[in-house]
Amino acid sequence: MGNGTEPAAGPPAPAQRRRAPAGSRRAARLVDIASAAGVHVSTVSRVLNGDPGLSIRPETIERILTTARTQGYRPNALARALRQDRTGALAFVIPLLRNPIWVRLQRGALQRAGERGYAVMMMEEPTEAPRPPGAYRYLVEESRADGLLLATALRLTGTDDGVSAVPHVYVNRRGPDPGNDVVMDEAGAVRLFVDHLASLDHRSVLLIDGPRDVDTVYRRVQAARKYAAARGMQVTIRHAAATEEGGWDTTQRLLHGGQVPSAFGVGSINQLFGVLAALRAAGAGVPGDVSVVSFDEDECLAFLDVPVTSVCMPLAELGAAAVDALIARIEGSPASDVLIREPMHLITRASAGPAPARH
Amino acid sequence: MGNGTEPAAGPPAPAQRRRAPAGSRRAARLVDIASAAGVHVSTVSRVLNGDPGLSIRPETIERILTTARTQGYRPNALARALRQDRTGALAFVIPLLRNPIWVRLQRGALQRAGERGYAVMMMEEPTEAPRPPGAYRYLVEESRADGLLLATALRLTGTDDGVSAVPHVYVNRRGPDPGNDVVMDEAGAVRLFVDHLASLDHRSVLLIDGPRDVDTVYRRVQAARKYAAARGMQVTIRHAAATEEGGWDTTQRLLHGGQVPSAFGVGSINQLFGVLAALRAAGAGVPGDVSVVSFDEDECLAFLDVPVTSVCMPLAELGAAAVDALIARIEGSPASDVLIREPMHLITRASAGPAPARH
DNA sequence: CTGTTAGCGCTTTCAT
DNA sequence: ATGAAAGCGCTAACAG
Repeated sequence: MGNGTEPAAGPPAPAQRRRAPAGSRRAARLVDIASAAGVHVSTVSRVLNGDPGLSIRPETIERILTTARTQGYRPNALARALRQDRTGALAFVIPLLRNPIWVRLQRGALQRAGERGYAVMMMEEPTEAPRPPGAYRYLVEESRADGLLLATALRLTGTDDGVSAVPHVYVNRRGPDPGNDVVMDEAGAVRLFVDHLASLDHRSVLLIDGPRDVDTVYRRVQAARKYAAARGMQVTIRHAAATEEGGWDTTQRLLHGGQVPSAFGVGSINQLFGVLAALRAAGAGVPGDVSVVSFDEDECLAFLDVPVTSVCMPLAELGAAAVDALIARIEGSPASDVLIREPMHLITRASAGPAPARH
Repeated sequence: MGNGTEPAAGPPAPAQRRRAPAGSRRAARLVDIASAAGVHVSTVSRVLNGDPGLSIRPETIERILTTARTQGYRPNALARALRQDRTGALAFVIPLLRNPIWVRLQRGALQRAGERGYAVMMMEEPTEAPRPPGAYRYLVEESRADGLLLATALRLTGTDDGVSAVPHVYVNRRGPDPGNDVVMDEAGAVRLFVDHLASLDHRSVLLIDGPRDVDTVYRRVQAARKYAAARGMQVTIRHAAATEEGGWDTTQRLLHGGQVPSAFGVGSINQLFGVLAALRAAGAGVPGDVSVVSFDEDECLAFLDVPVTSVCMPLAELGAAAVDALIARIEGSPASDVLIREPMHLITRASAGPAPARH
C-alpha cells in the first residue's frame, strides 16, 4: 500500500544482510522514498532537510513529505554522520556518586543537549583509579562523539595528555589547558557561608571538605581562607573522604582535640551525615553548640532532626552551560572559560544559629 | 615522519572537508596504514580485526601492526557501524531522580556495557509527563543505538506502541510484551521485611510507597498483602508521591487518624525522610512506638539520628543483567524475562524493634 | 530547478 | 596469501 514502485515487493529479499528482528521490514531509505515519490534521492534529501536555496514545485514537496511520513522514514544517523563528519553525540565522563550534585548536573546537561539536537553518551569515571582525561579522547577519534564533557573529580596534573587535540570542556573543575573550564562560583558559595556565620557572630569556622586534590574543594578552601581572614575569623580546614565515614571520623577526631570552632561548613552531603552523627554522638547541640552549613543542597535536608542550612548551587545551569560551551568548541569558537554565578543562594534552615556566648 | 608515502605531505590539503581543530592532522585511516605498510587496505582490515581464517606472513602482520600503532590508528566507528549495521551503542532511558537506586543501577549498566564493548547513551525520562517507550524507538530506527534499556517508572498501558519492533528490555519494571523484563525480586524484599517484623511480634504493618502505577510499587503492594495475610498480620497500604513531602503528608494524615500500625515499610528513601520527620514531630518514638524499614538502602541511613534498617536490593546486578539481556536480544536470542534474586539482604540497624506491648 | 555523481571509511565477498 | 571492488545510506558539488 502506498508504495507502488520497485523495491517493495519483487523477489524475496535480495540478500538482506543482517538482523531482521522477526517481522520488522527493512527500514525505509532515502532511495525508497525517492522511487515511491518518483523523484531523485537528492531531491528528497534536500526537501527533507529544508535546503534553503531550493524551489521545487509545492506539489512535489508535498508528495515527498507525504511519502516519507507514510513510510515512516528515519534518516540514518550513521550515514549522515559519516558523510558530514559529525556524529551529533557528546560523551560525558562523570563519577557516578550517590552525591545528588551529579544527578542535577547530569540532568541539566542531558536536557540542554537534547534541545540542541545532541545525544549524550555517558562514561563512568571510576572513583577509585580515576583516569586522565586523555583516556577518553578515543571516543572522538573513533567518531563516536564530537566532543568530551569531562567531569572527573580530580584536579589535573598539568600535563597535556593529548585531550587538547579533541573538543572538550571540563565541567565543575579546571583543566590544565586554559579556556575550557566551566565551573561554578565556589568562592561565592563560601562567601555566602562566611557572611552568614559572621552575621551570627561566629568568630571561628571550620571547613570539612573532600580531598584537597579535588578542584572544587581546592577552590572552596582558598576562598574560606580569604573571606575568613577578611572578617578576622579564625579558619580551620579538614580534608576527609567524601563519604559519611569521612565526615564522621574527622569530626570525632576534632571533638577529641579540644578547641572546636563554633561553625562547620561541610563540603558534601555524604560527609554531612557523618558530621551530624558525630556531633550528636558527642552530645554537641546543633545549632546550640555548633552551627552547621552544607555546601550540597538536597530536599532531604529540610527533614532531618535538625533541618540543615545549605548553600544551593546552580548545578543544572552548570550542566547546560557546559553543553553549550562544548558545542561552541565543536563549532570552532575560540576557547573561553565559563563561570556560572546564578542562581546561587543560602537556604536558611535550623542548623546555623547564633554563636554560643563566649566562655 | 614514519609515513613516507603519498597522502602525507604534497599539496596543501586537497580540499579537506571540515573541521581541523587547530593543529590536529587528519585522523589516520585504514588506507593510510595500508599505503604506509605497502599492502592493501583489506589486508590491514583483516589483520587488525584478527580475521580467524587468515595466514599472512608474520613479518607483514608485524609491519601492519607497527604502522597502525605508530600512526595512532583508530577505526572509524561510524564507517564500521554503517557497514555492519550495528552501532555498538545502547540507549538507556532513565528517570533522573535523586533516589540513589538509579545511580547504582546506572553504574551497574555502564560497567557491564563497557565490558561488553558497548557505549551507552542516556536519555532522561521526564518524571512529570513520562513518554511511552515507543517514543524512544527512533534511536534504533535512526541507527543511533542497537537497542533500548527502558527504565521509565510507569507501568505500561498494555498497548504496543511500536517499541516491540526494536530490541529492547524493561529495567526494573515489566512491559506489556512478555519476555523483555529484567526485574528484581520485590516480593522477596517484602518478604524479608514482613518476616523480620513478624519475628519482632508485630501484628500490623503499613507500607508507604509510591504511586500505584509504578510497577515496583505494584509488586511490593501485592507481596505485602500476600505475606502479611499468610502471617495473619494486618496490612495497610498508603500511596504517596515518592518525595519527602509525600512521606511527610501521608504519615501526618495517618497519625491523626487514630489506630497506627506498629511497623512501617517505606518504599523510597526520599519518602523515608518525610516519614521519619513526621514521626518525630508527632513524638512517636522509633522504634519504641513504631518500627521503620526502608526499601532503599543507602549508606547515609546508618548515620541518621535513628539508624534505619533497610532491605538492600541488587541494583548494580540489575543494571548489568539488563545490559546482558538486551545484548542477547540484539544478537537474536529469544525473549526471556530475567529475575534478579541475588544478592539481597536485610541490613539491620536500630529503627526496627520489638512491637510495643499491646494496650 | 532537478538529476548525476562521487565518496565518507570500512568490511567482505569474490577473484587471482 | 593477498588484491580488487562493491556498497552501507547519505550529502553536496557539479551538471544539465
